[in-house]
Amino acid sequence: MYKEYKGLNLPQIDQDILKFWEEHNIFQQSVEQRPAENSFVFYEGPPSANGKPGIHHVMARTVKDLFCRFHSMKGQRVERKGGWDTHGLPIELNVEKELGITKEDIGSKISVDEYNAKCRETVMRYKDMWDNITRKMGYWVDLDNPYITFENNYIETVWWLLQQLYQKGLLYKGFTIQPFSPAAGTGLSSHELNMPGTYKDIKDISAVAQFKIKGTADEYFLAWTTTPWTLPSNTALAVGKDITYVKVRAYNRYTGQLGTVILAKDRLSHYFTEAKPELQPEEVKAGNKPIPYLEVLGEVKGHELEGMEYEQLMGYVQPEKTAFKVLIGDFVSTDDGTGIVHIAPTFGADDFRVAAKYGIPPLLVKDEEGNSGPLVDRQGRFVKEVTDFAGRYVKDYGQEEERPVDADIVIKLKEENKLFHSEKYLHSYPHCWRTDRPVLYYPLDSWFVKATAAKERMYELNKTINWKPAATGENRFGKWLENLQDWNLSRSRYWGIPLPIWRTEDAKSEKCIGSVEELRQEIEKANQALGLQQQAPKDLHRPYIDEVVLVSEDGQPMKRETDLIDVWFDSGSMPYAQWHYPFENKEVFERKFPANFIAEGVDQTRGWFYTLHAIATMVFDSVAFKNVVSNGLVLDADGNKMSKSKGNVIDPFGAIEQYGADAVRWYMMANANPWDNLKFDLNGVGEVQRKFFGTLYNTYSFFSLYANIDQFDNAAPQVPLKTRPEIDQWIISLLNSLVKDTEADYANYEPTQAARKIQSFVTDNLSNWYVRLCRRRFWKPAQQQNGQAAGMDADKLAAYQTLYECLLTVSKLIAPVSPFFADWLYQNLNSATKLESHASVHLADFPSVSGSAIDKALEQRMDYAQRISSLVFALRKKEDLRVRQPLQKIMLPVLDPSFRAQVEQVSELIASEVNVKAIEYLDDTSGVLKKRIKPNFKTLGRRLGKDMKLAAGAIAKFSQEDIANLEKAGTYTLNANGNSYELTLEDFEITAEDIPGLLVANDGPLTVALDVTLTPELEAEGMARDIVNRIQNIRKDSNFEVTDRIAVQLQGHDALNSAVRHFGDYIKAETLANSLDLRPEVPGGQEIELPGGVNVQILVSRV
RNA sequence: AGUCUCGUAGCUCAGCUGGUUAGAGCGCUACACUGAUAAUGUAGAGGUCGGCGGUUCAAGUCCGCCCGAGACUACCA
Repeated sequence: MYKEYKGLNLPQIDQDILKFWEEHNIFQQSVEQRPAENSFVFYEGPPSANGKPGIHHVMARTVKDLFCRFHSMKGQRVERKGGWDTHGLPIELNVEKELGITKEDIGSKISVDEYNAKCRETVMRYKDMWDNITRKMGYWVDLDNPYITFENNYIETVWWLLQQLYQKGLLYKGFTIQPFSPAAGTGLSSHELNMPGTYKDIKDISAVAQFKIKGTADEYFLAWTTTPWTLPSNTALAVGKDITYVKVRAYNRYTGQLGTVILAKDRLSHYFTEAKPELQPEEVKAGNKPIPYLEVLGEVKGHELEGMEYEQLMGYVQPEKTAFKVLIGDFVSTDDGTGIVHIAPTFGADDFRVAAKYGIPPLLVKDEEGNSGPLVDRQGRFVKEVTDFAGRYVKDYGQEEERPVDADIVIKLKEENKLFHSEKYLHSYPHCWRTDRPVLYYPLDSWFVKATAAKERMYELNKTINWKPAATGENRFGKWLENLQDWNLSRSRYWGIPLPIWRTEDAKSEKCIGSVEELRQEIEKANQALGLQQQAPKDLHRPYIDEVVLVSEDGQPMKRETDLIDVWFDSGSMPYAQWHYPFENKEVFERKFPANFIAEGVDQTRGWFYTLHAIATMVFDSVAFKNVVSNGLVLDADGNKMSKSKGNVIDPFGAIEQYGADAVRWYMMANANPWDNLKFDLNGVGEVQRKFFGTLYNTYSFFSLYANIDQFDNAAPQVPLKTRPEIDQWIISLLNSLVKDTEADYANYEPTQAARKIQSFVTDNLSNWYVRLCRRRFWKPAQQQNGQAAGMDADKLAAYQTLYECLLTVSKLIAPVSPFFADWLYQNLNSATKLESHASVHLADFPSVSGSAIDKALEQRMDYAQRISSLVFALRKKEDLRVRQPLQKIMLPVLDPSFRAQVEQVSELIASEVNVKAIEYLDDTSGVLKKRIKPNFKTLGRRLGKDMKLAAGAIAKFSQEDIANLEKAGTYTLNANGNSYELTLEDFEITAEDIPGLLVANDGPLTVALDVTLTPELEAEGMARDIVNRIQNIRKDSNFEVTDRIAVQLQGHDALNSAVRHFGDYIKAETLANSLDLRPEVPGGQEIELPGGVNVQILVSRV
């Protein structure tokens, strides 16, 4: 027996199937039943259980899950090891918020030990919630043996990787310019800089300084800055290679001295008004306004300036090497300023980079301890070497002073004839989110991975990766690789993987530790050399690891570099660290590297995708993954980003509980490509539930209802396909085409294509055409057997077998996307027939295509049938002729013999669908067809070129006679613009447009005419059908069983007597009536309404 | 600011290597159907394919610029 249900309840199905999976270890079986040699390797990007799961996680995990399930069904072993990302700033911030502390308090109010313990505890806070959503959404991942990034084994592998990089010379210490908050005394991450409210508009004093060119009397470069306090640190100027500069003879507005200044031509009008050869110095004393100049002496391109030297602007500190040169910088623009950029390598990231490229040194001073530092200390004050301004804060840190230091610098420059111009300047400037004070870009010591060394290799390897969508890989990721910078690994934090590098005080020797065992040995060495009693810490985190002192070859103590590493390195290490490679699981790792498939959000392009790729390239000279799907964002129904503050966050649990996991999953996959942003609309989920799952459910209920009555168990031999009715062959052909397409789509990581094709098959073809047209095949013979399921003729058997096959196959096709409903459907079917031995659809194989079942000609003629039927319905509608009223015939113009052959094979089907007695074909010779001609633009366009327009006009004017002549001759000579062209029939599209005197409808090349003449015979039959319909309604209203026999008494009437006389047997057969009696009166009957305003009494009773 | 993605009906999306009346589903309106019925059919309303310019006989489709949404990177003299 097939199980029958009262209604579709997807959430209930979720629960039942979930229970079944768990009780029978279906997930485990689905993995283990496949051979390990045939692995499909998937890497799970670790989520952080520190935040709650959102609806976007359901999206990302649906993508992951469905391809894993697909490859499982394709016979591959797909192990999915889960993982947890446990380090990182968000966790630290969370802890600090809860404890009400800041970073400065760590070490004083709370020990590092306690702090880290708290982090460790917080990190799994929402693990239960994550486990729960994982389970409820049907995401199959092994959460029993996850990798966890804070575990020692994980850390040890990361250390090993770092040591590999170190040994290849890819790890170095340097300094870079990073956002730094002097008020808080800490560097800031870009994450912290992106917090709301950090950028504020502030007014600063901007200055255009005059840099005197070496060896000239009075020639200057003009460079603009909004941070005059960086001028003492200037060591270079940058110009744009292709920018045109002008040399301008002008007076200095403050000193009245004559000089030649150089600035970008485009910026001339910003600082100067007009040329005045007779200009006097008094005329330029005005404040901030542009001033006139004497003359332009000449023009010069940026690249001609390259390498020129100038005199230091403010000589407090001298550089170590040659400096004060003009460089080419690609970032130089003429949008504002002078087109010449002042370079202070210690206080700007661009500055630092371009200076390093040219070997220009930064300006540094040594403090008491001999450490080098910039001219501004970590509190944000000038160092003592900057004598005039020593000890003064460079930005507003709450100090009280007469004037900001910028103003005093400007005054000093003014006095020395080094200032060209100065004004207040409003711009947005980042502030520390914790102290609200301005951030400085400040040189900080950091450890770097020399990613630039592997840039080309990464680029090459990337080309072998299949990205979905391709553009993300080629453009977004490719561009990123092209402009790659070295990877800053250092983080001055507490909760993360410690950098395993120990150094002597003088930094002359250092060691990079690659394993716990190595650490032990080094500790032993140090204990001996230094007389210590240390042991390797049980926990590799801070603070324990910080206490470890190692010893250098020459006996010096070595201390650990206090930095932690970027958490992105944690996750990028996951292919190796999840197996604790190379310390354990060597074979496992080798089998599982690289991944066949990974998937995460696009935001991971430069995150996880990059770190996986970088580490794999640098350490293993390999890709880390071969296929990657980067999915888009999940937005709310209005296209806004979901955020807690907007209150538009969709609760994934609620959505799944209300609509069922499958409806949510299916909606997400079918609605838009995963890589496009998804506007998540719960109404859309409801629609999927109703339309797709509802239809599929209805189809199954229909099947189960009659299959149970007929006790169809699919045990009888399959009726050979070729002997089944045309429509069976057709749906099986479509089904096989669908299997083929779906498989290709899944294999190509195109879930949306697959889902849409399946959906269209189920709703349009299977349900709305096949089942609708075949309904009676399922119940009609059963009636003839007096309600007994005694037997099954070949036609009926074929119908059951066909529908069964379709449903079973569909259950497998949808299994990757909607695992619950698929399993429900599969089990309902298979547990009744027991034809397959699998307990679950997820243990079954993906259906294979029977190529011989695919018949494209058949698919085409059924398409004709559907479209012709649709045209006839439209005509009936226009003439107000109900479908139950049989009509004599339809007529089809035939211009193409193969069309006729095709339609003839489905003519019966069309006739019964649209209720006509015959189909006639009107061929050309009938002479009644009115034709329509169009040029074939594709063939003609290329040949005719410019004459195409004329030709199209001429062809449009063809008369019926012209068309006839053309068809007879087969060629046509077209003259246009003095050119002559020989055209053949290929160059035209001729269709039948009209049949004069008949009711006609068109759909593209298809034309249908309907004969609407009614004979008394036809009217009687129409009436009979209406009577059947009314009786059926009464049966249904009276809740009779579909197999109940009845007796009918009908009140006589002129309009229906003939119908009963001629079609009485038909009416009885259709309605399972043992008798149909015409009576003058029907006492106790009910009134029914028949066409033509005929109201009569009828009595239907069960016998 | 740069790079990338996207912009087609009220909504969600198709639209193949450019080819001549731009499609579907949902929603809306009307009618029909009723042995799948929270389904179905037919018809109607609804589009200057974000804007401007270019290439071409022909542009939703190719190119340039602009506008808008989003992501990432950077935050600047």
